[in-house]
Amino acid sequence: MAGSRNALRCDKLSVMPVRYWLFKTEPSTFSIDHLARAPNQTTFWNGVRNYQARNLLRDQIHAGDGVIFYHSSADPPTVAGLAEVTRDGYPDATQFDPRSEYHDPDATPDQPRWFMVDIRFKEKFARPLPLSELRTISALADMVLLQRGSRLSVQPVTASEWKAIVARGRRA
DNA sequence: GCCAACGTTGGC
DNA sequence: GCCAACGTTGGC
Repeated sequence: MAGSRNALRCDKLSVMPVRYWLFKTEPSTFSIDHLARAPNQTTFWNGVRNYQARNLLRDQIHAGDGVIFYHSSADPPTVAGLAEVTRDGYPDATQFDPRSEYHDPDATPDQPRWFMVDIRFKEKFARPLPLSELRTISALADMVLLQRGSRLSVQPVTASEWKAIVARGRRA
């Protein structure tokens, strides 16, 4: 394949570079162990109700991309492991369900407002990486997660940030 | 439980 | 379009 080895052919004319993302989840609701035990170790990532994150899910995040699986509101908050996107963005069905906590009365199947992707479990880190340790890694100084007041639940991650986190997480 | 930071809502 | 009020996030 032409281009970098970190690339997927996505159609006849273009090669889509693999990109990296960080997905936040509260482990008491859905942890990396839940993902590892899910059918096909795969789940849809529903319930994101923030426009910036929605735009990423709908437009930017593609099958083959890498996902850093982050446990927020945990004690301590950690990067728990890695996953991979297995399906491009598609409408989050819960927006149409009046009984769902994620229901959006203004969304219609013709005009969906909220999107989700599918992800599959890749690995659980030998040692979960605490947020406090991430803050000590100079390669991560500009990481979105570490910026003041950063709340985005789906965030872009650079290739160098990905590399630094994977290297540290695999180290016992 | 506290609270800073952020996103959304709605009156004007 | 402004912006105050409110609700939520998420680390500590």
